[in-house]
Amino acid sequence: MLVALVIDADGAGRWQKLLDDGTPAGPAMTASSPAAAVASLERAHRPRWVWADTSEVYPVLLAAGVRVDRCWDLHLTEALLLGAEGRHREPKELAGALARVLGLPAPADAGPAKKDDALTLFGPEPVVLPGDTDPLAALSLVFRSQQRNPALGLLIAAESASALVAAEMTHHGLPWREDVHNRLLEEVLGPRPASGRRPKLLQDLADQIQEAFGGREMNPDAPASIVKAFARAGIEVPSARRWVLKKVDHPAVKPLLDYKERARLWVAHGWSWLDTWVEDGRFRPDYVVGGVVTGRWASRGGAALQIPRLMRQAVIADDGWCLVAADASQLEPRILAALSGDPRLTEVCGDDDLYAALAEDSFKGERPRAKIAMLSAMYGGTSGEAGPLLAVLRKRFPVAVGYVEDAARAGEQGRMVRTRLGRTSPTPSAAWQELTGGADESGESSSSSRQAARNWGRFTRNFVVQGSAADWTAALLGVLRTRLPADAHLVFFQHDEVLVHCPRADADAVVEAIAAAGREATRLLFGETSVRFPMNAVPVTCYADAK
DNA sequence: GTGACTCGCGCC
DNA sequence: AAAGGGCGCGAGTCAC
Repeated sequence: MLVALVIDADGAGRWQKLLDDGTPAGPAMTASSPAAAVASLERAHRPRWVWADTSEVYPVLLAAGVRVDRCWDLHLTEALLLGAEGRHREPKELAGALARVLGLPAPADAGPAKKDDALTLFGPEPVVLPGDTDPLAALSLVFRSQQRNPALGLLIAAESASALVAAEMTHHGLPWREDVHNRLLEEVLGPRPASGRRPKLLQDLADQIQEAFGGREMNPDAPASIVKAFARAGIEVPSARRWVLKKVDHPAVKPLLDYKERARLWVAHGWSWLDTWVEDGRFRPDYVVGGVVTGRWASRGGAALQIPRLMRQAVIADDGWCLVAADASQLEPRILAALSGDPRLTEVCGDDDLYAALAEDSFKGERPRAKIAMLSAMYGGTSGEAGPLLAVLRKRFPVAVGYVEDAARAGEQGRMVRTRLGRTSPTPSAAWQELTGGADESGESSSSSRQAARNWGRFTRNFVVQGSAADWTAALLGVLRTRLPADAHLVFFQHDEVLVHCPRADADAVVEAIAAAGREATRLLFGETSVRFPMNAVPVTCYADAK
């Protein structure tokens, strides 16, 4: 059963049953409390909820204690459909257009509203909605137009489920101990300084650095100032990057590298981060599903997907609870094996440590070289030893390497590529087309043209792997959220790892649910593949104790 | 003062 | 040793 739902500006809800094809199947109903209405329909029918934007609607329901099983997110779906049609649009433009069609408040960054508020629906057969179309009716019309590509059904379901997970994660929040975070900051930086002042330990280092440079004024926070200071000391450095400075022999280097490391924590995850992002023992970032072209999630606020390893010590389960930390080990090469069907790589995937097995197979047991070779194949690395290593890989795994090289060639020629579930790479910009479009009078393409082509090829090469890995994790999340014990909550997700917060007694059940979800994700994407996708899932009290 | 830009580094 | 994919974000810098 399908039910379309809008929550009006005054907080009232309206809903309407739809037939499978999206045609209204009953009268529009009104409810002063949408949450109560949703809860009751959910109990009775477990419908798939059709709504404009999960990130707008679902938090309202969650705040009222209501969870839903399934949804169809029109906004995310439209982006997927348009992409597959080669009609990628600016996401904010899409958000603005849909908001206007569906009567939602326009996002702040949506750009100017069109004077003419009659809107043409997207899709191959344009449907024009007058500006005064009732939003509930618009839901049904947009949903119907979105049945235009059945091949994307699984991707749409996974993306919509991801949106539910994201809202639930923000709702529950990641357990975060302010006292532990404060202790870590004091160890690294000294006591909290007055605002606008450097912490004591940083200031000490800054003084040492300046002294090493002969006492001349310089700012260790400004890369240009660092480069200039070394130049005055007779040392030319191309930049102030850590790996550049590491090679320099000068007394300022050691304190400078120490300064950079500590300052990074202060700036990115210091006291002001704590003040801003942690409340009542929970870190609640906004996750942005579909925020990355490849299908990975992005986040807004709090740099949620870049929590430094050190700070994971502050992520501690509540009393009597635990965190089950799980990650898919070496996900991307396994994805490549399954995508390409390379028999020898599939065999290598039989080992829990894929890189060790790869090293044994092809690199005289040298694991680091095996890893560089595989990463170069997936990322398009060219430098240093990547070339010869890649040649070895190509010889031993021609099917797998051929797969990514085909993707690279497609990109170089400006063609689109797709992930396993059908997410489509964007088409390169008009400027790119222009630049790579043709040869000059002498029949040669310019070096900048060739470079632009190669760059886009690296992007599409990686897109098929990274994006298909995102497909896999989206499927995993969608399955997992329906299989967790009632009190267990997904509280964190980062590309290929999840954290589940649950009562200790549920830990074993959660570990088993994660393993089962991994198997099911693999089956949904690849059917009966023999590629193994091992999940490490371990109950811990503190996130830092995982791995 | 604001906004766009670069740099550098955290995560996968 | 140091270069290949995807991000967010804050400081510094410079133009307006």
